[in-house]
Amino acid sequence: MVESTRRRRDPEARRREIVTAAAELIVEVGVDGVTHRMVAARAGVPLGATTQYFDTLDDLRTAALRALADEVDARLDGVRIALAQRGPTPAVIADLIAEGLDDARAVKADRAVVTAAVHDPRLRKLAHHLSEQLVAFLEPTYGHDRATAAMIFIDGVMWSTQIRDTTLDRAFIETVLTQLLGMPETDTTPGRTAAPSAP
Amino acid sequence: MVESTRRRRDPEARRREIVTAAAELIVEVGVDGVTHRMVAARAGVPLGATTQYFDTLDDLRTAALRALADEVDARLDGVRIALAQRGPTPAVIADLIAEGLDDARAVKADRAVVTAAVHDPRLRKLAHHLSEQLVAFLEPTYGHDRATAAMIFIDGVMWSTQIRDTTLDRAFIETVLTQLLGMPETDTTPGRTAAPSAP
Amino acid sequence: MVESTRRRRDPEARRREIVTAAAELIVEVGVDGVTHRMVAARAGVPLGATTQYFDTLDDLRTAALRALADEVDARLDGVRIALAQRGPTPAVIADLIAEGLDDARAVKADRAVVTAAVHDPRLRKLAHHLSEQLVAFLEPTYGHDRATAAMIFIDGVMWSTQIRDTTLDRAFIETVLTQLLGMPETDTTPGRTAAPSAP
Amino acid sequence: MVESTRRRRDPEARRREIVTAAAELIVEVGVDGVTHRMVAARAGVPLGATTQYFDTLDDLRTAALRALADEVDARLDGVRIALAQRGPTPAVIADLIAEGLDDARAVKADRAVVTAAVHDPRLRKLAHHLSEQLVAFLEPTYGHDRATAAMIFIDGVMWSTQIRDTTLDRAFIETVLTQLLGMPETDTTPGRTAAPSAP
DNA sequence: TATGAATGAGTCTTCATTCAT
DNA sequence: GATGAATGAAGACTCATTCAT
Repeated sequence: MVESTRRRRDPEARRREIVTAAAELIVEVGVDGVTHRMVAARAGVPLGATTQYFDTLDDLRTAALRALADEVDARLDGVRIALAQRGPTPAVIADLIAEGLDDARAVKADRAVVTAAVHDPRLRKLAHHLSEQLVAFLEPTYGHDRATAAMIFIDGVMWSTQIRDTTLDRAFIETVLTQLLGMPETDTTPGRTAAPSAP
Repeated sequence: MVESTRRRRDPEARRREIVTAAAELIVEVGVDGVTHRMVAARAGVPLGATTQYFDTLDDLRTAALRALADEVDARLDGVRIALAQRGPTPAVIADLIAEGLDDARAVKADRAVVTAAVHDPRLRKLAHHLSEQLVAFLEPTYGHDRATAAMIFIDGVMWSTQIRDTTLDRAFIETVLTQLLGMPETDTTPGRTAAPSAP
Repeated sequence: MVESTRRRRDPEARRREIVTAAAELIVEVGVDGVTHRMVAARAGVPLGATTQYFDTLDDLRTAALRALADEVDARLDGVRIALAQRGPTPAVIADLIAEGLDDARAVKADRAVVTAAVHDPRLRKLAHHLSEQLVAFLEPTYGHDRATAAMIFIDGVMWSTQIRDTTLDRAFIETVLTQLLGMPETDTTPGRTAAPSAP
Repeated sequence: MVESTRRRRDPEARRREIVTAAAELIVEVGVDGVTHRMVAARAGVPLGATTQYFDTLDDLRTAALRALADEVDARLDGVRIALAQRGPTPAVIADLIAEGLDDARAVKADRAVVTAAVHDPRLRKLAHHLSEQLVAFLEPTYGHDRATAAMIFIDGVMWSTQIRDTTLDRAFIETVLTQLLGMPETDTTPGRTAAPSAP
């Protein structure tokens, strides 16, 4: 009867809705732009709900950022699997990246975490984690330095996409990755640097 | 001493002070973090001064961002000159970048402009300009694609520095740049892409 | 007594209090004179309450003006009823007006709406409505033109009262209204103008 | 040589310019809307000039209102002369009023003074004066009461014009004035009331 | 004297947060 | 537990007024 006066009966779900709304908003207007009211409106929950589930706006923001990071994580996991299946060649990586770039939301989510980390040391770890994962995938095959170089370049690609209206060419990305990674080393010596051998 | 209640009488200087304070703050707390009050306090001027010189906080922010961009520009000009004098080799570039990275302030200024551009389309042009300048310096020697690849990598390096506590190794940077740019072509034919031609 | 720090919990009433306070102040200091702070003080509510109930000071002003207009409306309704009961003769009208003039508050409320309408086109309709109502009451008996003339004269009387310290004489008003309206036409032909027909 | 660095050399003229600009603005945006800055801009004088010639914004406003009143006065003087020349018949008065109503500026100036007087007792005298002048012109011919009635009606006409988009019909005005004033008494007995003589 | 920079009081408005219901 | 009213701190911005130059 009075059934729907009080809202749904699933705290977990509600919490999730709120976090999701906050995450969306962070991506759209930036971390500093988010307010309780905006989140409540977006999530379709009463204002009070946003403060009930999170002691502080900052807590909510952090949770949202974490959700964003999880999203990126999930995508990275997809990358990991694809690399395992199709082999970690520059061509495959370029494919995966190009795919990722096509999903504006993915790019924004990723960059949002990094941007937020700039002024909030507590988020650094989160941001690190993401980049390091990519390095971890490539390191066994290409060694630490080449993997790092690739990761940094890919980072740059993400920013470029975020700031510019145009998306970088898949072919271009593959070319560069090939230069950076070289051919997958058959007899990997995951040493510090896989120095370009002398002519 | 002679300092009466009423302050100085040098609009130009005052305006500069305010912009400088705002720029510092943007670097420290982010574009969205700055307030009139903070700027006034930092600049050592009364609150009213910040609104007298800039109709709008947004105007002030823009001016500050522009100042930051100018700073980067100046540094880039230094790079341009150095490249002209010492030659645009990966080693030289790596030197210059490593120098730049040592100046935390420079890195932050640069990144601040880019970050601000994420949510403010009007700043995009500014952010573009900076990256494109680097491309412009390298393009004649290495062709457009390689120059772009280097620029994107360097962008990634800047972010990496900004987010992490450690600075990337100069040697590493040189190595990667060498991979990306190849040897400077002796008889440069500044075509679209300077494919490594056969001897 | 039980009055804790946090105040009452009756939005409807609070809203009404705020509007009432604003209306009072408009009457006292004019539309442009009212501020959130004044309203809050007068209503005995915290500053924030005035902005919680009205998105904008302008909204608040409009609501207050509307309240004032409603007040006038109510009074006019009293006039309508009295005219119906006692007959719309100049003497009765003069009685009613003289009564109204005695209530300084009523005069001020009425004039406030008109004054506000001068610089705010959106309030014109409101101001019109009030005058037209009076015309509507008298028109069936006296025709449009005479009714309009009476209304305009009464408008003038209101202003005169508002500006001067003295109130106009009831007898004077009746005399003038008699001149303007003539005797109530026995065989009313509510045409455009009820010209005094020949005997 | 340095001639025009310092502006004109005619304090009187400048003062007049400022007052005129203020008067215009009062008419446009209301007394409370006027600011030093607006006046300076409108008058084309530096900000400092507005405070140099008038100790206080209120002084400036008062001067402007007085100027507005002088304007009305001048117009009234025209009326006086016309009435003397053409005779103070309802037809002539209606002519003059209709002319006045066509000049929106004149109506607004007149109403501005009255409106300002509502909340500023010091301006009451000014507002009175204007109405009383009209009464003074008509009184010798029609007696005090009829003259007053006409004045009040005309006041109502002014407001009606100010608030509405349409201007009242000249014929209507003449008809009403005829009702109010009756025929000019040949053997004027400027008694309290010029009672309508028997048919 | 004339100008416009300087200052701070005061305005509207937004929100995090608290808490009565 | 859930909701949204309540509050006040803080922010952007406007201006009258003062006063150095």
